[in-house]
Amino acid sequence: MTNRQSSLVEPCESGDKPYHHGDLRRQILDEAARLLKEEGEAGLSMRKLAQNLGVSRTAPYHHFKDKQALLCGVAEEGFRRLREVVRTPPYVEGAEISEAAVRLFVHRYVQFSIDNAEYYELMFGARLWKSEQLTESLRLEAHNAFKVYIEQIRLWQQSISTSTVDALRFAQVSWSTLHGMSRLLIDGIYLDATAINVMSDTAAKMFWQQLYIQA
Amino acid sequence: MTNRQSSLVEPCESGDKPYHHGDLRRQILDEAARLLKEEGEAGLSMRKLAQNLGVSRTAPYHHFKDKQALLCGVAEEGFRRLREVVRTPPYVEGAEISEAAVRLFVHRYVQFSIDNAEYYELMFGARLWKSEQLTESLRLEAHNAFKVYIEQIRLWQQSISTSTVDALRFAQVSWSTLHGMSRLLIDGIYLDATAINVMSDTAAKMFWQQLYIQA
DNA sequence: AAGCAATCTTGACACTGTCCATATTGAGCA
DNA sequence: TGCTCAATATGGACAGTGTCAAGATTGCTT
Repeated sequence: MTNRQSSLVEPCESGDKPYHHGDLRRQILDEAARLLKEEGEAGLSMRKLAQNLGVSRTAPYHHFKDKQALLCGVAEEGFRRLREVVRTPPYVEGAEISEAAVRLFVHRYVQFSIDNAEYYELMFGARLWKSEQLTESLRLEAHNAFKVYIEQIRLWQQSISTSTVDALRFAQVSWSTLHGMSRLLIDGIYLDATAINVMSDTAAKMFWQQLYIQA
Repeated sequence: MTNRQSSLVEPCESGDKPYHHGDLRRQILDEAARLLKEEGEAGLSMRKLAQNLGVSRTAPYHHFKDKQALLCGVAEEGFRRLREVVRTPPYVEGAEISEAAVRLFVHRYVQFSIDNAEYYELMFGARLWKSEQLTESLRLEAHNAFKVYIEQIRLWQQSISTSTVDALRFAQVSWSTLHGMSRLLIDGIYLDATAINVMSDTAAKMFWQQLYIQA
């Protein structure tokens, strides 16, 4: 029942149970991601989540309409992170894209999916996308991420004056390759972690050659 | 309470509740796949499954140790089907592989994943592969499927005398592409069904050119 | 100070996977 | 034929789940 002022000081001091908690939504998102990472999808329940945060079972429902909505929130954050990875290539405007740059790009994407597997699975899982209950903000964030990806490919393609590849189609297929590799790895089908680099390099070389191919 | 003889007649006559049912395991697998297809993963529960088949909730547990084991059984069947698709290319032994053959192969794979989405999701989902409870028979069936795939690629590569591609690496990456396209489609991220053919063709052309590339 | 909206809590309900003891059955052996 | 035994099916029970409805608490605004 101890009560403390909170508007001025940082509300996140830990200790006794506070009044209104103040920072829940944020902590829910983080704890959800943590649970997903540690125990997998089966280990994430609304009740356990609430208990771990020291609030009642239904408290989270004032910040997320649904479990679904919560997962959408987590995925949304994943897309924001991914966008930064995709958008920050070592690509100098005007200069011709190099094979090394493509290789680095591939490595970054795959590495992101591994480092953020909890997020990645949600971001591109049927759980959310086949549910007809996608948060509008998530749909926006996802659409945006793909737009950034296409824009990136278009820059590559335009930097090579002789390239005849259709940028959109190439974007779709190359993304499929990246996505496929990532899923096979994080879903536990490709266990050989040392194969990651070899596969990434092979994929990068394929992309690179594809960009130069003439019709 | 009506009771009937059963040893001589076909036990699967429908009508009143029979003695020992006799054909359960098979029907469980089918009904599970049906439920997955109609209502998605969330719509499949052991209890509903049993109820739909007219048996008690725990009856399925005499044929599958677990829900997990049941899903493994379904996935296993999926792998058997996939193997047939992969193994039956229009490829004439000895003749050089044609671009059209590659294209057809890609189409077949993607089409399989769409037509058997319920199976595909299980076959390559984290649900099973990250669970440490994979049925041994499933692990075998899966391993076999990938072996058949590699063998196929190797045939292609050997049919082109000038090809310098590393067959194993190319198999890994091309499979990633196929898997990525399939997942993006069946998970509902690529909604545009008309894009399937275009993407498949683009991927096929990429594979084809890759097979011919010189180091 | 009063009121209101946001936030949190408790209780309840239907549903889930799965263990247990029990009942039914079919097949193999005397 | 009759008896036994393992395979199969059943209902009860338990802990766990998502989520709704009603009530309590709190902080902000007027």
